[in-house]
Amino acid sequence: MDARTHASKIKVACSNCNLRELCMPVDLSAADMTRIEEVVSSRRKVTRGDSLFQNGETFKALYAIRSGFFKTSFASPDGREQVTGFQMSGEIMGLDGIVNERHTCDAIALEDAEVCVMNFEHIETLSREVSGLQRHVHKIMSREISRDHGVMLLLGSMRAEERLATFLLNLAQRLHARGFSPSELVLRMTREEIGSYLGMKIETVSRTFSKLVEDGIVEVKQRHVRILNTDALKQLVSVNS
Amino acid sequence: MDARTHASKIKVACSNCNLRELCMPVDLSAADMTRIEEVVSSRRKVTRGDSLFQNGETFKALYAIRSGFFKTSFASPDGREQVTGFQMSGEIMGLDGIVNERHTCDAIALEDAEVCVMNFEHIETLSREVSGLQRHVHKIMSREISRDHGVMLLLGSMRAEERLATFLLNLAQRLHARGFSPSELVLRMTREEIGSYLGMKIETVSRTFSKLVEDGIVEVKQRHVRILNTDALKQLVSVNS
DNA sequence: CGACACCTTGAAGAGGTTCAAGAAATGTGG
DNA sequence: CCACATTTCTTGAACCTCTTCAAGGTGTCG
Repeated sequence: MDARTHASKIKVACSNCNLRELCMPVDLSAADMTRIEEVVSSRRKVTRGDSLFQNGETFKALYAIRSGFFKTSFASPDGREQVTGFQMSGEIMGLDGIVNERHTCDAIALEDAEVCVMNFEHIETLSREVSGLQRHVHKIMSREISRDHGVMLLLGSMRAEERLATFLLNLAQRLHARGFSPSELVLRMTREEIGSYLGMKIETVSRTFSKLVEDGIVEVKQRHVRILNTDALKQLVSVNS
Repeated sequence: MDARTHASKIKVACSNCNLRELCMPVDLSAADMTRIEEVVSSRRKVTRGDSLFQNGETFKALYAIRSGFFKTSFASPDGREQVTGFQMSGEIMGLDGIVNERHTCDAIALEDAEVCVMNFEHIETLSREVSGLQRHVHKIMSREISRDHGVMLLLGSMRAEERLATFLLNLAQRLHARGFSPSELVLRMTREEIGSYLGMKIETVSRTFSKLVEDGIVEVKQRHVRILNTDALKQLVSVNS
């Protein structure tokens, strides 16, 4: 069954959404706010394991995550796969599809999720009129570029332990920004997906977790991770080799 | 001496620029074209080794390369450095600076260069009126995101030989698109910069070049590289391990 | 409860790094 | 324009990190 069948026209109210400051411009007049709500044409539920969009599909919309957790992954012609990111509530997906009007990666829900569908033509039309929205779209894209550069740094110059530490700190920080504990996290992805994202094999991911546990830096029970010593994690990253 | 002193107000004519189809939207009316030319407020020359902009500088403009060759590099707080890309004529730099109104990377000229300075406020104003420009800006940013995902794939899952092959094919293809030979290239960057970009040490870069030479795939004389067997290079990339 | 996916750990091996030295090219000052 | 200093590049040898291969453990879901 196509996940699209879950799509539904709804009366949305970004102004009431508690994710507003995460995915919307902040300083808007009430009038502009109302107009921007028009952009969110519908919501769509995606069941765990299903894709929100796939490589090759026609690009029509950006998606803001209301709830749930996604991975985006990018495949080379010869079947290699790279997880390019993990996305959580308030984050925007689909930006890569604009250039060729086709999505170039897959977005898979790692837990049941709901997204706001934002028709891109509509975004463009409206951001010609509401400069706050225009600026916001530019910033979102620019932020994605900066984020990717950070991942390139990680992949290009860090060793396994530093990569995993960076990853955990980043997840914790994002969860914290959403009101969750800054030290207690539940990984939504498998070790293999973490490995793909961090450029290491599943066994290395597992061993590196074990090492962090041995060193008393984190506690790990399956996908439940508790950070015992944030400073030690930070030091792992900053004291390069 | 600050390279900025080289800046000059000029009457530009994108419509006559032979790089037009590389950095400008294609299907514009003559009237719109004229308006877009207003965006290019000045040109700026950058001497080899100098920076066009640096991490931390206030972001004001995007830059289109008219001539010359750049690298962009990104440094972590602890001094690690990652080359995030090499840019040539017709390509746009500075997109990462939009989100925080500060540049987050350094752009260094690897040979004497000249860029068109495009004030970003001006771009935003104009792209609210000329939808072709708006769409173009979106596409440029989206392309950068897609490109970065490709680099992540390279860094995350390829071995040294595959990385170098991918790098050479990509350079050759971009140079070819600019009217140069698809098989003869002059590297503007050092082995170290290539290594930083590809996530490998300078010695590995050198050895990998030597291997490609041994195998009769390329000819290397310092920074002059001739691709003798493009298919073999492509196969190195696609026949993963 | 059994099948399946996911995770961990050990041992051997390979690819890449590090250290070291020298060669080649490039730049600089007299 | 040459001599010298400096940067860049190459190659060898030892080492180390991560991968590969293999096996067994743990958790989950019908």
